[in-house]
Amino acid sequence: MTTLARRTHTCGEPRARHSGSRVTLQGWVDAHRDLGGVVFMDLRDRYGITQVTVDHRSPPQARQAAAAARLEYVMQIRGTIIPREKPNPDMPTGQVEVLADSVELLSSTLPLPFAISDDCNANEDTRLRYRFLDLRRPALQENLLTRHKAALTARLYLDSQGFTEVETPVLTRATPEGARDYLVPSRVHPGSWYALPQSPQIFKQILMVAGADRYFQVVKCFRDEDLRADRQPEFTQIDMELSFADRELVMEIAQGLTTAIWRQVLGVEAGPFPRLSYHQAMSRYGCDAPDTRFGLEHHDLTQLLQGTAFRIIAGALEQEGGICKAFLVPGAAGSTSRKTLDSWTELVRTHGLGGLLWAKVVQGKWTGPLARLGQQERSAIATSVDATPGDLLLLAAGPASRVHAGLSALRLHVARVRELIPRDQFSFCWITDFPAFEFDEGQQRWVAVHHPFTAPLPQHVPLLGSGREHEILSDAYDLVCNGHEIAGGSVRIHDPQVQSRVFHALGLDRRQAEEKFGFLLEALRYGAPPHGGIAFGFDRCVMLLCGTENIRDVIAFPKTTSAQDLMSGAPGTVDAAQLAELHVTNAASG
RNA sequence: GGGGUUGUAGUUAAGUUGGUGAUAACGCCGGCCUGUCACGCCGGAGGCCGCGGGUUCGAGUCCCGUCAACCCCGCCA
Repeated sequence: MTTLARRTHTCGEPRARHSGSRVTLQGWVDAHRDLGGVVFMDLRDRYGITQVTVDHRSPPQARQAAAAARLEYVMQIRGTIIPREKPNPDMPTGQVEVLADSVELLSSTLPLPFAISDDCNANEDTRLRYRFLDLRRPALQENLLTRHKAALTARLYLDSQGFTEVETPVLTRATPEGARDYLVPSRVHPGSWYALPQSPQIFKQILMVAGADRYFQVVKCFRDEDLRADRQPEFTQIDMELSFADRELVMEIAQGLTTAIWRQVLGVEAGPFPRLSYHQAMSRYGCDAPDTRFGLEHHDLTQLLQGTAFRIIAGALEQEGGICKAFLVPGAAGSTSRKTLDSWTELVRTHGLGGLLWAKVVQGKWTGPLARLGQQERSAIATSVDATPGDLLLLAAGPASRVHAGLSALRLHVARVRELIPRDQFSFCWITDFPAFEFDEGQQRWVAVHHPFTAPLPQHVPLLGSGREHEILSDAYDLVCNGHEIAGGSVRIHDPQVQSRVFHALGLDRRQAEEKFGFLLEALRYGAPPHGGIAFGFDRCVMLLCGTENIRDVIAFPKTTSAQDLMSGAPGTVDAAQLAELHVTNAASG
């Protein structure tokens, strides 16, 4: 029977200076090389790997146990650290090895479904099914550690700035607007439901009314929407709210937090944090979360091409809200094949554009579809986008939203395939002054772009109810890094009158507003301090810090794109009795 | 809800215009091996070719449907 000993060192610790020390190590067998008379075992824990040697100097029992060991068995080794006959410069512990005098099996394993190795490329569903094995891989261990360091730094920084971490309810009530809610039936109140929070928005505002002054929380949020590479149904925010704060103060704190995290986790100085208005971002990049690590900026050619004889463009511009924009890929004329251009056309089509127009700028003339433009138009465009021979011009015309969506996706794609994106660089920017409302064609009403508690810019408050809602800008701000929105926030409405007018603009009458948000409206009537806040998408921040494009790499137990946990089997069925107790019947057939 | 990619041994992959026995590497099992670090050598076991239909004398291969994972659009205040 093996007796569990206390380890003296981790598997990452042994160095030449430990030579001669008696040690006890515990860990997983990472490699097993049985040469007959000598067995080498690499023992791994999350701190590193140390080579264990078992040969004629070891007692028979140890030699037997070492020979019987297999990959991923859990072993307890006692022995002496000695310098290696042949050091391995590729291992941090490679100067030494442990000459074992005791080799004990703590736990064996079933045959492994895949190799525990960073270059293992087993299918993701297999790895998610056996997440406990996948997480043993050093790369994922490292990601969890990075996540921990980032969260710890956030707590320490925010504490140093006078913030208090306050927990808000997970069982709360459904609110209209926003994402689909995850619902939890009430046992005690038949027919009533809790909702899991999409964010602690209302509670943190009420905490401001309650005098918390500076609140933060590392908090799970839940949204029942379809998933993406950077989206999970439950995700974590670093959520914060400040009383007596204007946007400058919130942005200052957010920059301070970002700087602290990047410095502490990566040793990198974050910043600068330039600012772009939403309008500027759309006009230069076609999206509100631009990757500013590279150029390929968009140019608006709508005015320039008014009245063009080029039928496709003229047709697009005649439509209400039709625009024409283009960007230049320097030096790409010669190296971009027709096939590539066809694939780029397909890409913009997925964003609703009819197609992509292009021209290769060669000495003195253009080739490609846009060569049919008039001479004057060509030279005006060339001047506008600063085209020089050898460049490739990519142009789209159509409804503004589609042109922006298509060309911003294309800008990113072209930058990737042409390797224009610098590695290991973080490019931050603030996007400010978002439109407060957008018209939802489906619902035939205005909806909040941010959320309904976002303050309009003070000078735009009078426009509420004027029929000019589309002109209202909000006092909101997003922090963007490398094309990812990593934080978003706003100054909030603290005047119940203004809040009521916003609800009215959103088509919620007094009764509906009171029913859905009455508790916030009521709180605002009892001495609400001016306040504002911001929430960081923590998982996305950690993705950036870890250098991964996949949110599942930074979450210990993530879900698939169909919101299943392949390890636990969630979601699962429940007993009829359990449903009955909750006053719920199952409408799903089969 | 829509589009795309993928699915063959425990794992990763090969498998040609449909044509004899479904192949390799790693892992697993057995044997040998005293300085390996991707140890090496010899031998062995292991298959619902995702699932269901169809075409065909014959399907891993062609067609239809379906399921799952991933990526994208819609959606995500």
